[in-house]
Amino acid sequence: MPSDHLSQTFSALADPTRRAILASLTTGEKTVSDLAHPFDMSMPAITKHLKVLERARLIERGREAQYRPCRLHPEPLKDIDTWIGQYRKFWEASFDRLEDYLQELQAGKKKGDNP
Amino acid sequence: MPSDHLSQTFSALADPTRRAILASLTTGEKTVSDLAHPFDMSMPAITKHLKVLERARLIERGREAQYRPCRLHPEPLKDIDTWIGQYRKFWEASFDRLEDYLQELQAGKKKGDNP
DNA sequence: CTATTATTTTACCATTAGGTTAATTAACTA
DNA sequence: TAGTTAATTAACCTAATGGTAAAATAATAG
Repeated sequence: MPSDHLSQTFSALADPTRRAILASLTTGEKTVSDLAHPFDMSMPAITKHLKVLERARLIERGREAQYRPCRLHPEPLKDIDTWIGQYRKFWEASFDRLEDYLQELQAGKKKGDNP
Repeated sequence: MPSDHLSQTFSALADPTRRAILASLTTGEKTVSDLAHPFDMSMPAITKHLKVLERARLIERGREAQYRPCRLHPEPLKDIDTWIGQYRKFWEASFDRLEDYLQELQAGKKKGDNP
């Protein structure tokens, strides 16, 4: 639970229940009970998961009558996407011989890259 | 520490030391001492971080004399990239009015009960 | 006001995570 | 052979996580 933004996001995503909640929110706003329904888990457990998601800013919450509707807030996912960008070259097409590539990098003789 | 693949990867990435280790490995293979050097942390702590990264298959390890060199294994990052793909539409250009979009989704076919 | 529904808060518990120091194993070197 | 360097294991500590059940809040309905 380091307080930096990226750690908080990754750690929020490291739980399957929370990822399922996010997935469920891709079809629109949901109440806590709605979100809880698919899970064999107490309400307080769901409340806690929602708190984690909210602190990570992956969801936002409103108030409508006695409901506290949740909706997706995708920005932190965008940050993760950006972070992961620095590694994308390591799995993309031309680098299927990663070991050789890394060895080259290490040797410091990295010049002609593959197409 | 749920055992599903994605949770393991996210949880491995949720620590800044481990992300720094991965970043350090983008320039090639490193020994444990090499990796430990930038951190104000004991060797056993680094060993533990490496174990987490290895279990998540984010690194691979070899043996060379008394060294156990580490190298990047990017596949799990690719999986995360794929997972995040389902959310990409929520932050891309045309969806800068996300709230409206989600509200639409929720209403299904605009059965207006909105204020 | 009372009752009901939705959600959160308050303890509480077991397990895991991230760190430490001290001891151990593995391989090289003089 | 003994000594040094590289890394791991063992034992331990503290704090955080993910769950529970029971009580407390909040808003609506009768």
